[in-house]
Amino acid sequence: MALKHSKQREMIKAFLMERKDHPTADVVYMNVRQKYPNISLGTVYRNLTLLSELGEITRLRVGDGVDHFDADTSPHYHFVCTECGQVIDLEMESIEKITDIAGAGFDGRIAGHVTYFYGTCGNCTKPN
Amino acid sequence: MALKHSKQREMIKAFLMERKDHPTADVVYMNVRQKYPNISLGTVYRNLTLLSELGEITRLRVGDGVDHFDADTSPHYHFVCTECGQVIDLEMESIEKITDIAGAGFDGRIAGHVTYFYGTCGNCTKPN
DNA sequence: AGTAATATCAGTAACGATTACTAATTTTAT
DNA sequence: ATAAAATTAGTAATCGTTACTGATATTACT
Repeated sequence: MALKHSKQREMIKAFLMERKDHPTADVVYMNVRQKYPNISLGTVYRNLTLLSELGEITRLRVGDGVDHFDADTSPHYHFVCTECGQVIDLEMESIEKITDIAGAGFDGRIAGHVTYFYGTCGNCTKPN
Repeated sequence: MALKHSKQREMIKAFLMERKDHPTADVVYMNVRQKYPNISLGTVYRNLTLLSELGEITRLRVGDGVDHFDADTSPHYHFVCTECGQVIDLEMESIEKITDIAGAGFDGRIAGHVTYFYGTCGNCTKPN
C-alpha cells in the first residue's frame, strides 16, 4: 500500500492549488485534460478521494448534490450563492464554540461540525 | 396547478410525523407500503419534494449521500453519528448569531446557514 | 542498468439515489 | 354526471460516483 508518485495526482493537486473557487471533480477533469488529454475521469475521482483521505485537500458538500474540492485545508467557512451556485470562502471570526454549545447536555461525543452559509453573493445582488 | 388531495401524500406526511428519527425516501417507501402496498417509489420522492417545497417538511442533507426528511420544521440542529449513521435531534441554545458573524464584512446577502454536528452518539460510546 | 513487485492508470461497466416520462386513475369544480 | 386537471404506478433515464480489468508506470532490490 506504499504510495507511489503519479503525474496525474500531482497535476490534480496543482490545479486545485491554483484555484480559489472550489471545483467539482468534473471541472478538475476538464481542466487537467487540457494539459494531459488522456487522463481518465475515474483517475480524477480516485485521486481526489485519496488526496482528501491524506488530508491534503478537503471535500466540500454544500448541498448542491455535487462534491466540491478545496486545496486550502485550513479551517474556514464557505458561502454558496443560491443564484449563481458559486462557492466562496468567507473570512470571518471563529465560530468554533458552537461545537461546545451543541455538546452541552449531549449524551455522546461531538467531534466537529459542518457549516455553510447561503444567500445571494455580491455579484448577484448588483442591479443589472 | 391547484393542489389536489392525495391519500399517498397524506400517508407519507403522517408517517413522517410519527417518527422522531429522520427517515430517507427509501425508508418512507418501505413503511408506507406496509399499509398501501402498491404505492410507487416515484410517488414517494415526488411528494417528499412537494411537501418540502410547501414547507411542511424539511429536507436534510447530512453528507451521507442520502436525503433525510423531517416533519419537524421548527428550527433545530442535528447530530450525525459516524459509527451507526443515526441522525438525532439536538436540543441546544440558539446559534443563530453565526449568520450575523458570517455577514460582517461580507459583500452579498446571507439568507441562512446549514449546520450539523458529527461524532459518536451516546449508544456508540457505551462500552460493549 | 535490469528485473520483479505493486501502485496506478485508462477505459468502461456498474451502481445507487433521484428524476422524468406516460398512459391510466383520482380528485374536484361545474 | 361530466369534464378538466392533478396525481398516480410503473418504468426508463439521468447523474454523480465507484468498481473492475488488463495495461502501464513507479519504486526497491539486485
